[in-house]
Amino acid sequence: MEQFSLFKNSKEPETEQTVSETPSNSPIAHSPSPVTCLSFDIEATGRNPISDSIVGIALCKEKGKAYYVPIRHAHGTNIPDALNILKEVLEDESIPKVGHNLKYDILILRQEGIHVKGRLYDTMLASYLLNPNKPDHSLENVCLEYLFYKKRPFTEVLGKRHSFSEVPIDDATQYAAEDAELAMELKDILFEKLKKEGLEDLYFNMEMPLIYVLTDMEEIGVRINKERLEELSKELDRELGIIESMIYAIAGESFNINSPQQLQKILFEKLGLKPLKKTKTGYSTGVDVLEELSKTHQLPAEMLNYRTLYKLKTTYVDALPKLIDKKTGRIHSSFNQTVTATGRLSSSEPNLQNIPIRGEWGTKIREVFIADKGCILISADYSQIELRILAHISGDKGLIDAFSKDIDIHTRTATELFNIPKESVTEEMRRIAKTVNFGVVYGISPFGLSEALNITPKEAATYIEQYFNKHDGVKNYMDDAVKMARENGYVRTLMGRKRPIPEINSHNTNIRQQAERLAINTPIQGTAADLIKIAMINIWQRLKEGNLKTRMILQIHDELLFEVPETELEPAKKLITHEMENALSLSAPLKVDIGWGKNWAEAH
DNA sequence: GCCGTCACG
DNA sequence: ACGTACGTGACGGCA
Repeated sequence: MEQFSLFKNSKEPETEQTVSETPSNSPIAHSPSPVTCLSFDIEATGRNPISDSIVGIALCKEKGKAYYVPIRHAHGTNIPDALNILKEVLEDESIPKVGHNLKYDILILRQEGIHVKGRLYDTMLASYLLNPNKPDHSLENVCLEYLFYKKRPFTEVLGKRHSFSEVPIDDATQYAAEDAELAMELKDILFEKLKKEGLEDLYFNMEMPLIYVLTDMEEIGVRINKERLEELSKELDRELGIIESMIYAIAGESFNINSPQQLQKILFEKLGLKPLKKTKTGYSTGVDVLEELSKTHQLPAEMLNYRTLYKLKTTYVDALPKLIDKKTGRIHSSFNQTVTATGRLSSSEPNLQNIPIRGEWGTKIREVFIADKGCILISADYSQIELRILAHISGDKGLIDAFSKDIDIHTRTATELFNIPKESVTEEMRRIAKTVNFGVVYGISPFGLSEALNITPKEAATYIEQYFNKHDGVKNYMDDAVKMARENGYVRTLMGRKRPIPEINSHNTNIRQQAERLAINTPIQGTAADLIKIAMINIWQRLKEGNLKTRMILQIHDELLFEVPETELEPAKKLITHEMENALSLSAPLKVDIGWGKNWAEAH
């Protein structure tokens, strides 16, 4: 799979270029050889690929001919040796595999000891690359859009039955075989469109290989200290009980603390506190408001405390143990590849990309994520990845200079904003500069910055003006990104990933300005997403080639977490750092911070 | 099923 | 006059 190296050092960075018009900075290696493809679709008992078992497999080699192979139907003829026969075909590296959401099928097959190999054509991922704004890339929807065909929905075939295995064999065959055939039909149509849009490089060399990386991550999962979570739950119970009675005492009555509606009545009617912000449905009781009100009253202060602990208890401490898989004893999150508009992954059931990190409870919860016996966790995260990417795509001299010298970027920005030497930068100034740097990446506006810093929009505008004075490259990038979006109706990342921005010419100022911020932010956030995907594929490949036992287990946007045998610690650290820092060659160097320990808190 | 809220990058 | 920072997922309340 040498094509992955194409992403590496493929071309000298073009500092003049702002938003890449041409889709990619790497040449197309070769179109895949049109060997006979096999389209397949797995029918299984449920929705959880790690534990569910297979019911049947649909196969299609050419349009008009599709088959259904019943494996474990409740009634009728099953074909006992089918899996063994199919294993050979599915594991044949020379036969490309076509399917819709292949990660799911591959995971189910792993349960049966079948390790799918070979080139992949996933029609769901094709649909995603063609338009990542779409909320639904189900086979139903993709068929509707590209084949103008309304598929019979799965729920209708299932009826009131509990499992696909109970569906009468004729119905099951009809349904399953059609799925396999539709994927085969979609493959050619979508591939042509990908080519036309300049997306086939991303498709074949990034999203398809990533499927194998993500299936491994999902299959391996992460180990959790269940007993410790149960202790933490009791501890939180006690604390919450105390705070709860305190809140009732201060309020002078008991009410449902978790109801924002009831809290509003207490705060703004009974206690007569000033409502500071509105929501669609009433007065806001969010963090910003409660923090402000805390200055004058004890109730909002206690509410903040309560909300923090309640959130941690319900969303993490109590939820995680329920998701430990009975077979593996570990937690197997889903890494979703077709959700975000920017190209990032998302994680669900559970979301392991938003595990708490801040505060004492953040540490306590991260300590629960532990390495297996004889193993260590390695955490490797990109330092300032988005600002480094901004430096590259904008070609801003000041930013590139700062990163080339590995200068603390927020302190550097503070010296520029306040016109002072770095020795004079205070904590407060650095905090402001940090917020400005974040704002720049988001498509800064005086109002947004003023909200974030709790200052007036006028003061915020002064900071922004001062920032652009020192960074005209960044200013030019922003103007170009918006211009590009207006002319084309979309923006692209450095690797050519597309995101349509249909609202860019809206007559509604708010909508249009929001679209402009997307045009600015998406190439940055999206390029960071592309970059870490390249690193993941290369690391996965090298671990495999080197027969290492080190396993990638989580991706958190700019961080990768690995479970590493103690004996592999040194080589793994070296390999990971090298592949992450050299995933792409940018005009601002990439920097990776690496840490390790027995649990995630220690590793970070 | 939507809303507000809040955990993360 | 309005109302905005970018990207997610999960929880409880409420209609």
